This record gives sequence, C-alpha cells and structure tokens, in this order.
Amino acid sequence: MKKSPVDYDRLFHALGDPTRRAILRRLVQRPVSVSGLAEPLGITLTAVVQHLQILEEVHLVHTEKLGRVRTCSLQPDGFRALEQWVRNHRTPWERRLDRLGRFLAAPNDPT
Amino acid sequence: MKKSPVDYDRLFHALGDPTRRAILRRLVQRPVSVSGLAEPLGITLTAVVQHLQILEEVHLVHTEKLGRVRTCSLQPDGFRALEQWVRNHRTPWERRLDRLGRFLAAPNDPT
DNA sequence: AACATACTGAAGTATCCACTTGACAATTCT
DNA sequence: AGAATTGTCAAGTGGATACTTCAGTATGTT
Repeated sequence: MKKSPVDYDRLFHALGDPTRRAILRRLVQRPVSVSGLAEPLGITLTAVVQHLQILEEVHLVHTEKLGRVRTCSLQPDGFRALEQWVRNHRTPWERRLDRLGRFLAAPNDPT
Repeated sequence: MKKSPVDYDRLFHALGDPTRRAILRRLVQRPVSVSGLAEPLGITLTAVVQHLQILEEVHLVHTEKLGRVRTCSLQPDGFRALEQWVRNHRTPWERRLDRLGRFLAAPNDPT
C-alpha cells in the first residue's frame, strides 16, 4: 500500500499547456467524451487523446471506455498533489497568515 | 490600480522544470545569490540567470542587485496565483469537503 | 450486411527550450 | 593599478513537444 511518489515535473508540465487546461476547465462542469472535448477546441481527435494521456498519467483526469465512447472526468489526486506542493513551498510567515485566514473564514459553512 | 492578469501558461511552465523548482526549494530557506544558487546545481551561471528570468516573470522570485551581487528571494504573488487556480478547479463536492476540513482544523493556531 | 461513429496507432514536422560556450562589464579586494 | 569575483549578453545546439495526416479497429445503427 505505497503511495506512488508524485512526479512534479510531469504534473506541472501537464498544466503548462493551454489546451490541457481548457480540457480541465471543461471537465469541472461534467464528464465529457473525447470527441465532445475535441469539437470546441478545434483540434484533431488524435491530439486530444495525446493530451488526455498526459493528464491521466499525472492523475488529473480519469477516463473510462464504455462501448466505443471514452468518457473523461476529473481525478482529484493530481489536484491534491498540487496543493501539497504549494503548501510545502510557503515561507514560514505566510504559513502563519494562512492559518489565520482559515480561522477567520471557517465557521461559514460547516457542512 | 489594475492587477495584471496571470499568465498560467508561463506560470506552470516555470514550475515544470526541476532545476527551477530546486531553486525555489532553496529560496524557501533564505535569500541566495546567483552564484550561491549555481554551485550546488552544477550548471553555469548563465543557465541560472535564464531560469531566474523565467521565475521572475511569473512573480515566483524577486531579485535585487546590490553592488555586484544579485540576491534572489521568493515572491508570494506567483504562489498565490497558483493557489487561486487550484481553488477554481475543484469540483463542487470537493469544495464542500475542503471547507469541512478547514473547519475541523482551524482552531489550532489562532496566531 | 452495409454504413456511420468514436476512437487508436504510427510516423512526420516545425517550433520551442535548457543548456553551453565565449566574449564582455561592473564591483570589490590587495 | 592589477587581479579576482560576480554577473551579463549573443549565438548555437540537441532533444523534447504539440500538432498533423493517414491508415486502421471496434462498436453501434439501419
């Protein structure tokens, strides 16, 4: 039960492309098929699939094929890794500020 | 008093390089000169400066030259932009979970 | 069965990027 | 002043990357 170590190289690289970020933005709304993603982007299916591979490898996206259609959705793992990185790269005084901010904001929505 | 819009392309690109992330990791501890950065990385001064330019452009690093030595330190702006992005790319249920987590964790350090 | 749909795979290409070298400039030290 | 330190600039190079095209392969539909 080992957690695979995060490859931040590939994670940030994945996020560094506007097309890939557009894909993610789209998936925040709801899961979409490959061709559903390709259409508004104005690129070939092939290109989309290539981007999806990259996004899957860093666990930002999960895809599943049912019949002939591959459905893509967001996967939280990559996002969590990203947050982790940000947390680890704060200077000490910023950490303190953050905890304060969280303390002030917290009681709003105790779902 | 307009805030310049964040160029996420360049921001993520900047973070996608291991050398640049090594530089940031180094600067979390304390400000360092250019040659101070170059030495443990095993690359030329020139290369370091090129990386620094990229990091400065996305406001992850701030540098200042005094006499002949340029001192580099972290700049929070880029990091904040990064967090912003992550927040905007959460699926709704994750947002709820997060607020819960924050609520539970908050009262620890009300500095 | 015939046809359309939704993807998959291999191979090519133009561009970008990290890094180097080598020549130079500006400060500080002795 | 002379020498060492610290950084800057311009140009080049090898490898990665975002696409494309073209030729398939399943899977649905009629």
